[in-house]
Amino acid sequence: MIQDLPPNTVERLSLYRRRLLNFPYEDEPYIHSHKLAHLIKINPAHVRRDLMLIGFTGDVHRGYDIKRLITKIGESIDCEHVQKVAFIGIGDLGRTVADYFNLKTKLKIVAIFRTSEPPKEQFKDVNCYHISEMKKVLIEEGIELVVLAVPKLYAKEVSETIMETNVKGILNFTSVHLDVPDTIYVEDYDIIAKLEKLSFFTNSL
Amino acid sequence: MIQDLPPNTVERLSLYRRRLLNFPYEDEPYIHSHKLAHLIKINPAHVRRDLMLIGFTGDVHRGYDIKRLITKIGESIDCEHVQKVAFIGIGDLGRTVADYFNLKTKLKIVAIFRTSEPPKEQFKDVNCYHISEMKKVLIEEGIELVVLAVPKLYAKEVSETIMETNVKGILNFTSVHLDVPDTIYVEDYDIIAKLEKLSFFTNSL
DNA sequence: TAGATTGTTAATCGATTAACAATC
DNA sequence: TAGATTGTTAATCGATTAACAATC
Repeated sequence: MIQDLPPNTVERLSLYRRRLLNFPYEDEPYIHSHKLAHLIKINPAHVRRDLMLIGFTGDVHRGYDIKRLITKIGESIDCEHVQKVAFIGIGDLGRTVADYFNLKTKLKIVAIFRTSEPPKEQFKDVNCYHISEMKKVLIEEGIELVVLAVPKLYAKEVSETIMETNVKGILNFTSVHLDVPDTIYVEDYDIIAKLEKLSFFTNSL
Repeated sequence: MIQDLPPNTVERLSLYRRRLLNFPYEDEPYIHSHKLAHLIKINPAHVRRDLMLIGFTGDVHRGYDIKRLITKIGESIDCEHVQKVAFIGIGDLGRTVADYFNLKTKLKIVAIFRTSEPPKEQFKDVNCYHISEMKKVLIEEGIELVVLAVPKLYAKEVSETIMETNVKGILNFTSVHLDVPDTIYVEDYDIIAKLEKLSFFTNSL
């Protein structure tokens, strides 16, 4: 991993890699900055600058070697060991991303927790538990990252339980402010704020 | 609505309002910039600047009148009519935000679509449909905003169907790039990119 | 009054884009 | 070669934070 990458660059590197993994690079092994830029709708200069930051160089004529770039991005942003991930009460959203996980990434979904209904298998290799088993499973599996999207009512209690485990990062979809120590990295996503923003901009065109 | 508000300011205004609606303003009708800033973890100067942009003034001694501020934020970022919202295949995440909707906002959840399982009632006043009925319902209900979180497999087809309706804004949780015309406002959220970012920063502390 | 807060401008910070010499 | 692309610096743009006069 490279220290001191700007947060947005890390996000984009993740995007570059996912796009490239879906790219027919067996047939077309090189890609130019403007084409890669187009795939994620940014400026070509941006691509070149990001790749410069991870010290990846291309060929003036052919562009960037896709296979090598995929590897390089891995070396730049993946951590050394496999990190386990749990989805907590996120339902369909889990299924949305499941096809990518457990395949080409250092992240691995190992558990899904539900607040309602008797748990049932959703995808192969991923166990589904009732939320009451969360603490035990988080600890036993050594889960480090969680996606948290439980109803507001549960948020505080669940986040306090999370603090008693080895979880180091929370992607927080609840609109509740999580009062966790500095050692846990929280990335908030406020869906309502985004919807109201969406509402604003769809009405000002 | 006010034109030319920076996107981030719009998001923050939405956050201010939600925090204030949960604030005991019957007992404590005024709030200072530093307290409001603390509630959403930003700088007090930021609050004052945002409120300046919507032309809201406070009292040097007492701070900001909460009730008036809630109203003013509504005038600044809400559109004139009620906009309907559908959740498409988002499962629990819908329930997460449902308690706020249909209450204090100009946004109203009116439909939930599922790609799997026979539809069943999830919350009162919100109908749940199978995805095959989506187009019909979107049109009949005049739905303008959707939250899209279907499995990758469905994403292209569903987004093409959406284009045949009156939908003006899409909050896109699929990692698929939606090829929609300029008249539709798309806000992408890439959960995998966020997780990989989370992974990066939890490992570089 | 003294002290604290607002409103607003200026400074800082970070992220994006432009520009262009170097390269093949 | 001529033309196109890379790597990199500088310029621009936007968002955040600092600073402080005005106010009560």
